[in-house]
Amino acid sequence: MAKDLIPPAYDPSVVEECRYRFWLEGNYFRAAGKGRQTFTIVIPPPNITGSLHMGHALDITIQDTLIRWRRMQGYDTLWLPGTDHAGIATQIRVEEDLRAEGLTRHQLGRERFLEKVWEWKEIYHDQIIRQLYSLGASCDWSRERFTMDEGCSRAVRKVFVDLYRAGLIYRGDYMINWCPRCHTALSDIEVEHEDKEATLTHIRYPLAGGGGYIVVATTRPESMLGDSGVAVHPEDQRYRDLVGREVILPLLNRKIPIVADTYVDPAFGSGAVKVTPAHDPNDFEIGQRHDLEIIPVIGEDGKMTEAAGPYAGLDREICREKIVVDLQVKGLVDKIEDYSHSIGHCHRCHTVVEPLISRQWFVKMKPLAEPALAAVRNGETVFVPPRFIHTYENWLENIRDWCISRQLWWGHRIPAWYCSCGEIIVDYEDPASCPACGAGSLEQDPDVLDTWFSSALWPFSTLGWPEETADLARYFPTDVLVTAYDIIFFWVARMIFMSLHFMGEVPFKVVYIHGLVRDALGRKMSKSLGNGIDPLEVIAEYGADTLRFSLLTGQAPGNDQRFRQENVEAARNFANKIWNASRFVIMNLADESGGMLDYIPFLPDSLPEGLTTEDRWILHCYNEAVGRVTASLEEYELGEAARLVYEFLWNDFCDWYVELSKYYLYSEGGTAASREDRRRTRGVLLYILDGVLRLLHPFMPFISEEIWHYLPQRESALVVADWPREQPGLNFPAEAASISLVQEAIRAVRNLRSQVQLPPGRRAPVILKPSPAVVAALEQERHQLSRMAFAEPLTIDPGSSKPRQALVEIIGEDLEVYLPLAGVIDLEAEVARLKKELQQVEKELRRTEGKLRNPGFLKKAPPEIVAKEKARLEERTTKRNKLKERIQELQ
RNA sequence: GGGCGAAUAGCUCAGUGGGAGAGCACCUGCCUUACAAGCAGGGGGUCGUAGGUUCAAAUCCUGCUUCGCCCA
Repeated sequence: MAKDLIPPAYDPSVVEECRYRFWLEGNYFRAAGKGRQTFTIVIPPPNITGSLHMGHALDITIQDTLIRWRRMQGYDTLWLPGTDHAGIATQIRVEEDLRAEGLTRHQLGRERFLEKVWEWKEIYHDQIIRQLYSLGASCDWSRERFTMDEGCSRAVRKVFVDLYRAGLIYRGDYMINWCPRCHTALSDIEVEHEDKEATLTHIRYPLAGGGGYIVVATTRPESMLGDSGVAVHPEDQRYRDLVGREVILPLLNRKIPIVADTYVDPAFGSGAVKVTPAHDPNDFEIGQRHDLEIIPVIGEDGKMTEAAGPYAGLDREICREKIVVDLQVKGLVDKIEDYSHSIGHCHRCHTVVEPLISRQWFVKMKPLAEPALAAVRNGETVFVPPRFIHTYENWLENIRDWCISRQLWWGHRIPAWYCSCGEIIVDYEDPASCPACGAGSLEQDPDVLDTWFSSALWPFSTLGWPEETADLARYFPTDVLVTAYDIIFFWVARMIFMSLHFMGEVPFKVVYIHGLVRDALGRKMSKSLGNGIDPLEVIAEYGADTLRFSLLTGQAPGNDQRFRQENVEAARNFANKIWNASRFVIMNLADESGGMLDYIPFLPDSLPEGLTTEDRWILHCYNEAVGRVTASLEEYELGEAARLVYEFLWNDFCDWYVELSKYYLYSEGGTAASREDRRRTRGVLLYILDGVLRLLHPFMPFISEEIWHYLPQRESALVVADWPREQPGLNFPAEAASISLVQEAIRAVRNLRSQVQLPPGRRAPVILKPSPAVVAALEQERHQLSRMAFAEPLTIDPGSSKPRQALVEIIGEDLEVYLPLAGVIDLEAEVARLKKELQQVEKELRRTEGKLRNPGFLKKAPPEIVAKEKARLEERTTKRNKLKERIQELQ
């Protein structure tokens, strides 16, 4: 039996695993490395810290959809997969594991610790790859990379040395962001600012030599211990005479100068600010300008240093409270007021960061940022949607040098060696001895590089750079980068400037930026809230196709979306619909023994004889869908493309064509004509199903591939089947208009029937009164009208008139539909219904009339719009008149 | 303080210059031989607000309100 060939319900859990293996075994994901035009995407490498979240699922789905679509179009596609070592994040996780065993990384030592991390990496890497399989990602696994593999590490080394030798990497003592918890420096963008309610403490600094005091305000009283000056605005009359004098720093009784600097805002607070060059980036700059002493009073552990005198060793928070008390005792606190300001937190562990002066490695950004700005402004890389260019520009225009050294163990070790003679050696190969003094005992910098330093090279390091490999020549620059907007600074911008500097061109032609996936309430999914939804759980319950489809249709380019159960269910229902529509087609292709009945293999360039109006109509709709889906994909409107497939498949194909086809499929009789009807209908059904599966494949790869293999005479695999093209030979506008009218007529009858609650299946007489222009079209579809509207007898006659007892529906100017129902009509209700409709028509009519009375409209609007409006006027006038007549007849 | 986004049906969201859409929810009737995860029919919105541009504005411009994000 045919029914045994195709299970009655779609079970994704069985199908998906098999199909993925089928694709892998068929080597379908592998880039050809030769021939046709290339289409390349490098994956944003997921961190090996854990598992993929819903944001990854969206990101992967978008990439896979693009890749599968281009692959079907015949491109030599390469989707290059890989993972990221994620320095801080991974190290934190492994250290947490160690702590559970009562160990620290220092107890273990660098080498043993790194072994542990590599073990961790293997475990989580495998988990992530399995998740990518589950999502259906069609990556070329033969080219998989890791940011710390040999090749990527070589690229990192070369970039570091080259930039160092070009003077674009330097080492020095500057203000950096220090995370006392992670014990490392951070770059500016790894600091998240959050508004906090705090207090502003106004402190009196007595003038040296007497004569009162200056009041300064601070949110961090403990930092006063490191003050080396007080600054005022040079034009501030209040302090003019004090510039050049000194104040006595309370508690420590140090004399510090009063300087004039335009950075000071005279309108803020007292107009005077304390200057702590060691612990505030702005103060640091003021200090530089006025040659103020740098006195670090807070250490890397967040505790006060020796320089803090009596406060040494105190935690910074505790010290703050103590300082305030001590100042109050001395009567030096002017006032304390509530104040809201933003405080920097570590992006990874959320500890409050400490601005510190520290010796670190930096990338000089200005020379790199400028070409990166120009490339995007010139359109060498296009942002989709374009509004994100502003974000990118804004950042690069105001960029500061990039602190790239991290006090971690997990990462690319900085290739710098120090000799006791003071020489610094930075080289492509590990040095054996000091080139300056010949000493053999060199010490390598203990620190590693910012993870994003290696990520910035990803689009070319993964293709083999610095070697001149065939892949690099063929697949670089890549075509699209798909990522979320929160990573534009971290990654997109850095890849662009690194690529411009080392490859001489942009790394990708398009950046497709999507939004975040939030929870059903619109909150960001996070571990701390516990509101994250595991994509694997959704896949286990509903299937990957369903998850993919709901993610794609839920998104508009660049916008956040909420992940809602209802949307997943809608997608699941769609999958089920596809499955069952396919079952219908396939069951009708099969004979009792499961073999295939004959059907007309359908070739659009040589259409078979005898296609019905229905056939031509569905071909027309399909062809239009092909064009629109393709156009949407080209515009990166993936959600729109997916919705178009949904609409065509469900509304046009299932709701109408499949129903219409039953007339031919189920027609009795063994005549040559009826056999031919069945053959022809099977041919069209199969052609459309085949085509729609192709359109569906990039979005729902598993179910489409699975069904495709039930179709007769299908070789190879859908994953590499040709993407359909729009064909002028499949345009049938006249047939489309005919079926459209038939649909309206059927809907009208059904509507009238439901007014009087006629149960479906119960036949009732129907009278159609068409205009002469459409008689033939309706006559031709008499059989379908009759079947779909349960119309018996069905009268189609331009000369007919409405029976006294009948419901009426007026369709445009070409058709009136009567449902004669002696005795069962509620006259009052019918009049009310028609009156409501009349009101509606009159409202529309007034609008149309208004437009056509407007000379400006007639003169300036395009002629086709005016013509449309005129046709509308006619149609509505006719309809109004008819409605009025019918209402009158009833009263 | 600067930048960006959102505001459309009860809910979640599409829709970018020419007749307001989808899914879910709701109401009515149906287990009709692909599918009740379904079928058929239906109700429901002066597209946040005030101006402006235009023959024509949900759509473009400006101000405002509310919410969110990024940067300083």
